[in-house]
Amino acid sequence: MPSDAIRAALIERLRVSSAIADEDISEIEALPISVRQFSAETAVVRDGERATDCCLIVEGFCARSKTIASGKRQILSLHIPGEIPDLMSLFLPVMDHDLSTLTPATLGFISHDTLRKLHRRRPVVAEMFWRDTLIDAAMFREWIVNVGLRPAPARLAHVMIELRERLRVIGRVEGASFEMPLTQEQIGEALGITAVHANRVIRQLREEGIVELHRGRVNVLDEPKFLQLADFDRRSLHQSPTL
Amino acid sequence: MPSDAIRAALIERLRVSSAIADEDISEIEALPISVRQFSAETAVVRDGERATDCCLIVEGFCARSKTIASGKRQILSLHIPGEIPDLMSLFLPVMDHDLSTLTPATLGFISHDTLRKLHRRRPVVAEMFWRDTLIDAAMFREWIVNVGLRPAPARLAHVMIELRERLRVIGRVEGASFEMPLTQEQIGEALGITAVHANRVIRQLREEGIVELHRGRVNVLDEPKFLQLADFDRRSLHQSPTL
DNA sequence: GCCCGGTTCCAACAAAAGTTAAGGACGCGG
DNA sequence: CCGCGTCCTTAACTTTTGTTGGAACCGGGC
Repeated sequence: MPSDAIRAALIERLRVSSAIADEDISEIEALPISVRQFSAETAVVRDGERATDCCLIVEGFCARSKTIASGKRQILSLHIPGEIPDLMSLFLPVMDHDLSTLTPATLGFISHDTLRKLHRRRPVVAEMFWRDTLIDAAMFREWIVNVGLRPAPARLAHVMIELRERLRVIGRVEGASFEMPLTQEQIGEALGITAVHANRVIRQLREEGIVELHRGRVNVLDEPKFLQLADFDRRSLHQSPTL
Repeated sequence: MPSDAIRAALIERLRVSSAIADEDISEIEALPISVRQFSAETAVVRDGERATDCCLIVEGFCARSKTIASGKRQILSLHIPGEIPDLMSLFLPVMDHDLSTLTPATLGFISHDTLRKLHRRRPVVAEMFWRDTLIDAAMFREWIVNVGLRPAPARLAHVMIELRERLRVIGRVEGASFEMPLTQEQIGEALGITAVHANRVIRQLREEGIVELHRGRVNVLDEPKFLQLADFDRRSLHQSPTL
């Protein structure tokens, strides 16, 4: 894979959320990145570990999660190519959650040292990455609301639309359909419900002709109903530098 | 109120979570802060507004929350003296949630401009504040887990202990008792349950002799049971510079 | 082609949480 | 000291979600 293809999605995404100068782009293009392949369902960094690198998703899907004493797992966020899901480890190096792949994935690792040096050289880039971690936090706020006060069908629709709108930025939505490679077990973990209930909810949305989910792919049947059910606020994605 | 008293809690808290040099402390002590009084239950910044200052809590309790279309409200976090709950507005100036007081409060406002200039002058301070916003995000992750997969009694115990351990740092825990000035309605909004159910849960914990809650004050009756129920992991508070 | 493991799907029952409604305690202002 | 409003409290009932257990499906490896 050519070097710029590795960085393409990242830069595309940063452009969408921050105003960014050409010189800063060249700095990012010059960043040394070491690329590794991961298979599906593999831990990248674990809760409690001390991270020394940040991880750029080049290809594939990842998720962050926490496991509590009872053994139950909560998925905190889903991640797609161009994102750096553990940027927070730069200044909070001991992980308080797991980062793992959902699908086979290509990941690029950038060392904390490199990033810190870049920040000292270019404060504007630091602010851009800072902003990126703040958007990450904003999505957690949204996730709290989703899990805390929406009924299960709305939760599912909301996570689907959030994912879709992020996939759209990197050109991965095909008409009414897009990828969401989670098992029903994992969907339950994301929504704070059991896998059985996740199955009920998926069936219900299918029977109501709103959306169907088959083999890790979402197919929207009735967009207006879908949007209304999800109660989605586009602002929460912070996909605009002016906000 | 003398100027250093305003900054005391902030510096105390920063010391706990980051290693911090004396020169940087003097910079923070020199920060121009304009102080204002707020009564209880008042909005400080609203969802959708553009912030131009960050807000330091000098005295009193605050909460951040989001309200969805159906009118239901989710509390995202509780805040105590020494914290800057809207630090995120520095690089995400359009608020995506509300910040409001729970009790009468004294708040100090620091302009974004001032903070940005300080950051350019002292990158280490910038990194310290960045770290602060990352800890904020870490607490959101913990909140997701709480709301997503713990049963209601454990949720309540968990929020209580999280609050207590933060109050402890600023010397506000008296033996087995500490302040938690929320109505049962607000407790419900924090836990993602109804006020009626919040009442049921509070009663249950009282009847089991674990903890009682009366007029905004928590009184722990059985500490071991309380800790076990809450399933609390001290690491999530990030109260150590080495982590 | 066929077995095997993981998913998906489903039904019956149990538990947790939401809803509605109403009385009681308490603090504040007249 | 009384009246009013807010919060707390409780009960009865409904709905949502969890639990258990099992059958059908599907893809990959032998």
